[in-house]
Amino acid sequence: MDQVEIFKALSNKTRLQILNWLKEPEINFPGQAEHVGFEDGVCVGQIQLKTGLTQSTISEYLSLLQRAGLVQSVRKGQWTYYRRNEAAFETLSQLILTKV
Amino acid sequence: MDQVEIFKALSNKTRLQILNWLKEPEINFPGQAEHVGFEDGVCVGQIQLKTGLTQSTISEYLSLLQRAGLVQSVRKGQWTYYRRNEAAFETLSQLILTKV
DNA sequence: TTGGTATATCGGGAAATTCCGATATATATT
DNA sequence: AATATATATCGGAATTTCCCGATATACCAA
Repeated sequence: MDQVEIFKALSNKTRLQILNWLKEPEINFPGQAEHVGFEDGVCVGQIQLKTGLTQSTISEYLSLLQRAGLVQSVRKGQWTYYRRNEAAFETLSQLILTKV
Repeated sequence: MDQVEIFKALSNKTRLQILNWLKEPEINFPGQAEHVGFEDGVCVGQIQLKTGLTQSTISEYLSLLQRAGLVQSVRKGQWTYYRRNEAAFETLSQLILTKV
């Protein structure tokens, strides 16, 4: 867990926004087809739509968040679903109190 | 308290190092004259010496950390002493659990 | 006032980040 | 196979960050 990489990942308004939206996917991404559910998270396209930035940008932001360990992803068919890694935030919260 | 600014401030190895050193000034800055004490923190020159970077860089890093609210400073004579703002870290730790 | 020391600010080159459009890849459908 | 859709990757312009040397400012001492 590279502290600097984590803080860099969090140093962007759009990425913070995405992380926050992913706390309540059913509320923030009502557009995601009902039959899909939110167990695996939200697909890239839904997130992209909501940010208004381009698909390539959001795809890169999401994989950056994943490299930092803040989200996890699953590929299902042509979709990739991203969800928060809550454990990482708890670890980070503690890390700030003990190691920063 | 601007989240992005705080995370940017933490997105640098040297600045994280400085914050960590400031947790135990007496251990990490034995060079600071005894009669001065550490109540107000550590002066810029001591921090600069320990990092090996230039004076201007460290002066800027410290004021950046201060703008982010992570440290506080006092000017005493020709010296400026910097110390951690522990409350900011506690707030940040909580903020990660609730707002990120 | 003159000179010395500590810190802050300025200007800038190199590297990293932001975000884009174009293109490639993966999967599903027909 | 051909087509369509979702995502990933590539190349790059604009901006920001990193860190420097030079210079300015603040304070102290003689």
